[in-house]
Amino acid sequence: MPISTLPKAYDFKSTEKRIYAWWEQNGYFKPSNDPNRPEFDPNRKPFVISIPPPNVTGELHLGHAMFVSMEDLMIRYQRMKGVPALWVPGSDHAGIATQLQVEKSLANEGLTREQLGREEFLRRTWAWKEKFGGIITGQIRRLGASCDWGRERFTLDEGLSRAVREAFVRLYEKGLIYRGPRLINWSPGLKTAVSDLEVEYFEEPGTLYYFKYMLAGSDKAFIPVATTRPETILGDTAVAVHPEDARYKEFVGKKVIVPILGRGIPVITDEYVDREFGGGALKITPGHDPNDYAISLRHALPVISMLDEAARVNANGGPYAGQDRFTARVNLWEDMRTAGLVIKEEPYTLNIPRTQRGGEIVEPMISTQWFVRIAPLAQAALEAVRDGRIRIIPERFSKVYFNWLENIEDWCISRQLWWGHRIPVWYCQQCAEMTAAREDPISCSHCGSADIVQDPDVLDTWFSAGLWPFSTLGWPEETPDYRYFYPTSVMETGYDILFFWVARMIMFGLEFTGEIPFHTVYLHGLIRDENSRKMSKSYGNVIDPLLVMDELGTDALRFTLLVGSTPGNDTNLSIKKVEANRNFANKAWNAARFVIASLQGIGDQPIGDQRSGNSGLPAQPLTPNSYPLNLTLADSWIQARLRSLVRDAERLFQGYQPGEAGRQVYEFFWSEFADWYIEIAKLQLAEGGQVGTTTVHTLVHVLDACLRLLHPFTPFVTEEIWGHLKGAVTEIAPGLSPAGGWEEALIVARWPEPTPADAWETRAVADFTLVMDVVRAIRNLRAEKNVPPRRRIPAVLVGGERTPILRQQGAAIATLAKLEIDHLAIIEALQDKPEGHIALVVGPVEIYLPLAELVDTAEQRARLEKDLGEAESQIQRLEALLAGPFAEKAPPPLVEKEREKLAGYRETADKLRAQLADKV
RNA sequence: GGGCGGAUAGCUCAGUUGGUUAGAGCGCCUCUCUUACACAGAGGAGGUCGCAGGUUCGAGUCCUGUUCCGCCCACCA
Repeated sequence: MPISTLPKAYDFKSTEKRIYAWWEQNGYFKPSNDPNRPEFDPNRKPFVISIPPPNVTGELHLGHAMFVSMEDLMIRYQRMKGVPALWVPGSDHAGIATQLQVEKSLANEGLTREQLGREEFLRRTWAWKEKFGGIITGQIRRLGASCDWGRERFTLDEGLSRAVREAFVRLYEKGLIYRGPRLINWSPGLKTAVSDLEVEYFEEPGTLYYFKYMLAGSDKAFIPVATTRPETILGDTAVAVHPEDARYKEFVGKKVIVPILGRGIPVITDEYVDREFGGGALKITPGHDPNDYAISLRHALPVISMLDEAARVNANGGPYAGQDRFTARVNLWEDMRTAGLVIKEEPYTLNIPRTQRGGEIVEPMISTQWFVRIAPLAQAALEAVRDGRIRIIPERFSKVYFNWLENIEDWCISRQLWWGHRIPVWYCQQCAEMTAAREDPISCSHCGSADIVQDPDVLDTWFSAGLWPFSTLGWPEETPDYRYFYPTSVMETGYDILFFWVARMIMFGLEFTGEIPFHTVYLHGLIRDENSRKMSKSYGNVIDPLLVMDELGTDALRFTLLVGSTPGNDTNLSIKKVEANRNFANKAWNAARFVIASLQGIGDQPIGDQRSGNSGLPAQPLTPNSYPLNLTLADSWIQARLRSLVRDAERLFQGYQPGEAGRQVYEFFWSEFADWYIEIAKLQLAEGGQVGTTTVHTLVHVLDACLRLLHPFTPFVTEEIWGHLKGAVTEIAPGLSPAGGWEEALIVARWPEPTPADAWETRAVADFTLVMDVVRAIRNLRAEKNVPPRRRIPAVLVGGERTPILRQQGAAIATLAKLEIDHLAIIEALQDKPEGHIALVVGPVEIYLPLAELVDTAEQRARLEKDLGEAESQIQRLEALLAGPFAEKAPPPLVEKEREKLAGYRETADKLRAQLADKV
């Protein structure tokens, strides 16, 4: 047999690069990759995914690898089904993250953004984006992402910026955007407001400080108050006690004195106060605490801001003005101690709010910001999921989604940054009115004055991200893309940005386009290390997907991420798993080498009728229905298993369980096709003739189908193998081509069509399972008896009714079980039990192995008795089962199945008993 | 405080209309360099599916309670 055209080893590195470039060049990533179809075919419903845009200056991590793999899988599956599949790529300007990076690089030059000025800073940031913006998309390509790069977008590009303005102005005009002073989360390091979502809480050790709020005009009477942040005393405007707290009844309505500052503030009552906590009295700092702010509104208390934008004490802090908030805390407390106002300090665990980006402690502050009045939008978004127009997978996240939207607060959208979409509002210096405009105005829309200035702030990055599914398709223009591809189909992303992004896209989609932006939300889990710890640089447990791809191949990484992870559940990634999947790619490669080599073997040897110029193989592919006429049992079996696999895969893909589908294909390919079928195929090929011919056909057919099924998981190795297979078949045996011919490339090849189950499938599987069981039993015994692997042994198989099947597969059994083919007797019945044989019973089949020297009567007997015991206990179990209510209540086919099992066990038990009787 | 997830073989995890002998990979033990593949092949050990109840002819799978681990939301100073 000539050597395969495939190189002995699969070189994934060069292959991946070459194949990706080839796909892209040929336009396969475009939704209209079929030249016979119009670009916007109204008769076909497209499948569309908008990529979760990575940060433009980001670098690939496993989170990216996860979503790219999953989305690419979905897109490839749909594409192979003949659906116009569009995956829109792009990146996000990521306001804070990018600005921080640029500022960091400026700091290395000893510069600040203030020194540069806004214009120059933005110029530099764009330059930075040009320089590093391509890195992430290059890395996404390496993962095999079949995005339509011709439609790539960036949140700050012209079209998307127009969309942002349109959205802002529409909301403004509808009264859904307002500006005003509110208590917001302030990041003193970044010097910007951040939204509630951008604050994370950490439990940290701290101190609870107890002190005296002295009653005005008294040097004895005081209310004991506890606080974790003494510096905020400087901003207190009241002390609150519970209305029913007898201890402080007489203080209510009177004034107490703010320590050091000497201001008098009222003692009020509020249900909010917990009598059990601290001294049962609460100091009220409306300017720097959300709860206190709420109380101040109820009681019309004044609000004092006592910190500046860098969180230093301002003029309201008297002697502490200019001090950092933590310095002031220490100093004030010491001064209070000196003044005799300190009661005690005790250790206390604090819940510290920190900014997601900078990590410094967030300061609640009163600040004038822009907000989206979110309730009406949230209502619509809630309904879309409630009434099923949008389905969230896994479903349990619907509850999380509902809970968040039902309790949502107005969204603070302004950021005191420079990198982002500038708020399209101008303030008139003359009449003090403001104008929100789609186009930059040159004069005030109210008084006509040209003396107008634009709001200096930019919008939250998530504002533009919320428009992503439609802004990337051209909205607000009614472009052909927008008309044809919107609404999109699936939003696939991590559950960690359900609120940040998914909910906002739904709200904005419904508000601006009047439609749901996608019908399905598929949430994947987070990738953790093998000990289920979060991957982080400080732990040093970060796995770099690029290194993994270098080492083990992209396909291996993709397969690992896609298979064995469940939607919504975190996945622990271990390199061991990736290695195992690298081995799988290798397995596929080698199996393909065998198939192609066998094809060449056929080409060399005159098999059958050569007159048509090819190898005389049937012009039409054999249908599996021809079993058992044209196909051997092994052929029929593998075809039956394949058909069943295709059905399962289809069901699983449709049910958004592609991981399980991948696992099943893996199992089938390795442990059925490679381990059993290929081994038998070797024999059948040697036999030649019609059997050889159908064997090659089966090999080609099954391999081809597996490559198609695997392609969405492992696109590179399958495309490469498939190309070789196609080439070899076309050249050597064109008659073996799939019905309908070979497509141009696997990426655009047809997905295997599921077919209804036929009766012959069950029969083939049952029959071949018997063969496998016989082989296994003999192998097992050989191993147990330490029969040298090379040693072929004679055997007698007594098959009863199954004799024809065993005879047909005699050669296979002989080879796989290492039997002496010339001394393999397959007979229907045996007159006399042979002496000096080891006997085995496999269901209806008796096996005698004349290993006289290894026969140990006692051991033999023990084994037979053990087997009999097992069979009998099964018989007992099944008899009880079938005698009970099961027989009437369970579905008849199931009952029948159990009856058959029982019959099988009875047969086995009979044989075993006969064996035992004879052996005595 | 509210909600959610996990608990299945030594390890990491699959197991979705409940179907009766629970799977994989890795690791472990025994053998084999047999011309597709040692990134392999053959055989093997290993699990009363966290615990306690319940529903059902039948429960890893559904319900209730409970323990431990993790996450999300809320933020009692």
